[in-house]
Amino acid sequence: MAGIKDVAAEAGVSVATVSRVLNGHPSVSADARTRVLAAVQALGYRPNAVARSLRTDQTRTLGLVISDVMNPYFTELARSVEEEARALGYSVIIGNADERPDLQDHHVTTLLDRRIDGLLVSPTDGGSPRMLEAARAGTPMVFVDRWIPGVDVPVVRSDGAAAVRDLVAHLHGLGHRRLAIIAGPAATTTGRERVDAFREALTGHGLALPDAYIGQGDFQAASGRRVTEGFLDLPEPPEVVFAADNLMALGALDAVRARGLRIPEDIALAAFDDIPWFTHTDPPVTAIAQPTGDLGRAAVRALVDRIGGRPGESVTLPARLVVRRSCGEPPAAAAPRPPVNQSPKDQSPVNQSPKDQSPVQRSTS
Amino acid sequence: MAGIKDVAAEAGVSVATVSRVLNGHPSVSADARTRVLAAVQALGYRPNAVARSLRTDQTRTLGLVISDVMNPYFTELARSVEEEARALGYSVIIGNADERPDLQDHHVTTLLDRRIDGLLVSPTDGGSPRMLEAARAGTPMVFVDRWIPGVDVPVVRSDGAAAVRDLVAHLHGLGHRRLAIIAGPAATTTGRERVDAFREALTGHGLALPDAYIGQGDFQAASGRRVTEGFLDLPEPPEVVFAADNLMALGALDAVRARGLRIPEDIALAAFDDIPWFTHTDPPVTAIAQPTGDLGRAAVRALVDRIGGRPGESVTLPARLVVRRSCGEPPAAAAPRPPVNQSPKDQSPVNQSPKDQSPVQRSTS
DNA sequence: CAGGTCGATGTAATCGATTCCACGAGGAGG
DNA sequence: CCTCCTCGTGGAATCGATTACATCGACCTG
Repeated sequence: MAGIKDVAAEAGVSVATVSRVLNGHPSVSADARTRVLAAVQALGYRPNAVARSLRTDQTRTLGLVISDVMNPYFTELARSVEEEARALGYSVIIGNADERPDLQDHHVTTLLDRRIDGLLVSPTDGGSPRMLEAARAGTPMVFVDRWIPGVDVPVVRSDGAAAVRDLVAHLHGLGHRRLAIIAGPAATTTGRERVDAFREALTGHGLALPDAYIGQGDFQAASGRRVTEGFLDLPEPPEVVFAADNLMALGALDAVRARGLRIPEDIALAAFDDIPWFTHTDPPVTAIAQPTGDLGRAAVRALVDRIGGRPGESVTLPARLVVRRSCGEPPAAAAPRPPVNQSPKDQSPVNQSPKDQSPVQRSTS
Repeated sequence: MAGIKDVAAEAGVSVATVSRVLNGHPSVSADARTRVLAAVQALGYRPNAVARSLRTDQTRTLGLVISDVMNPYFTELARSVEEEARALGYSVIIGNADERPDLQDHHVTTLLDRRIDGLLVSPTDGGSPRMLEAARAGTPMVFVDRWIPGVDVPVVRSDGAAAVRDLVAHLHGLGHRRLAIIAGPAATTTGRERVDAFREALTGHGLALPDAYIGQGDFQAASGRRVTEGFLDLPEPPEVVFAADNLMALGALDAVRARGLRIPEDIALAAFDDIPWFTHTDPPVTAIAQPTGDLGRAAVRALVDRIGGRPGESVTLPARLVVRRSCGEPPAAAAPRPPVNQSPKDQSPVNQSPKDQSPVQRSTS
């Protein structure tokens, strides 16, 4: 493969001049510039990014460590991160931690070894030692979605508390009183926050959240299934199951189906994280939607700010409730409707028709 | 950050010795080894992968350019590729082409600039010039899923022809005669092959595939919707719509729903590429499943073989039909059943219960 | 006991770029 | 006409590792 020396020889100049042309340095004669450019063309020369990185000490690469690629929420996040990064001239290396702390640590380590310019993390647990060390050492870093308390790193996330309140109001309005939750791992902020928000919202309606109605999941489908089975085995099963992420909701759907029960007649279901597929399940699932694309973009901008020596601000965006059919129909006209935004503009690639909500008619206004 | 020189100083040896210890070179005294290791520990030294790559001319990194990350099929492929690569000591950089040739070219270019050791591609179109050039120049490369005819590169893919024949037999057995297909882009091999396989299977049953029943899609949901609407507007609409990928099937689902029609009573639906969500749609969708994980692993092994100078063999794995409810129920007992394997072992993370096929009973045996 | 071999180690070249510094030519100003 | 900038350019140092080659004892063998 042709190197800068070959180009220099071909153009009849020194390597320094070639480098200057390629980097837009002002002090090069027009003549030299054209000769160099011609040589570059002729040889099909492309600068070696590895060598350049070694010298300049920057890779123009961002690392992104997410908890689970197979989760559509994270896939979309990864996609928006890559888009924004590309727009800013960065590449992204994605590490999939699969909710496993050891894998998370592995990826953080290799990314750091590769001298990425900055790290975007959605921590699986309390944080790998390597990561905390890097944060302390000043590696530009930003937490997305989840974060670790007590670590001085900007956090870009979405606040689901208000949406959870809307959801509980919606459920309460439908007459549901026994509400259960499939929680995420207590080691994650999102795992804890969603339970807390849920409990507080219930309290606001004079309802309690008994321990039996808090199932411990791990953000994976299988756990959603297991926990839901536990709920159904209870002497007094809940009327509603709220899954703290979309995968566990899927598991819950399975469990309910396996018992031959119907949703929402026999038991209602709601989920945190909205994904396109929830429109097509049987029945469509009521969910809390995060502004995923915005989160990804904001996170990249914050990180690039940090890389550039600027502060890098934390951002908290609101989530919103999207009502579908899985919790039951509003009792005719009345009932104080919560502020429901039905899928506003959202560049999700799949569907988005006005008829998304499908067959059912909703008394609008 | 500490460098190899710091370690050498701390251990009281030369950088050469440090390097030898770190690379497992035999000729180092036990004494020197322990001192170096201690120094590495003390300083928290990690070798700079950039510098190492420059010197050794290998990055231990694989590039993977896929057509669409938001497509669960490719997400799963990416996941299995990363797993196998990690097991073999490689990292993976994923480039999402989003079915856009310009993006594909962008990713191939940056990946090559970064001097990845090998490239895994699922080409979006006829192939970017940069890619073909790299292939000719001898960059280790392997095509996954899709490929480009006439380019001398191993291909790891799955052959759907047999499964498509099974599907058509299944549909024919259910009494369907007017079958339509939503095709993928003609620029992709998978786009063409699936139509061809479908046409041939129909011919085998004495059926024709009129042009009006071939809709041109682009592997994205919106196109599936558009094409399906076209089918429904036909004076004589098809009885079955077969989507050449899962996203277009989703679009088709939308279109059918939007008209207030029912599946499978009013129109049947089948898809290429099985994804966990198809179990939970209304109704569950009959699909052709590729052995995605095996494809990813085989592709990585073939690529690593090429990197190691070995030949790197092409692999073609069979796909299989998974019958669900979206095409209708078999007419009671009779009917020559095609060889249907209902989701055999498959390490898909989501569900996989024996009751997957849900409420409906299928006369087994 | 001389010569050869082998093991452990250090010195320095090298990978392919960027960039500091020195140098010469040409133009402006006194 | 001389001095002093400025501009364009090339030589060489540099980034942090790996590794070929040289060196130096110690040990083995005839």
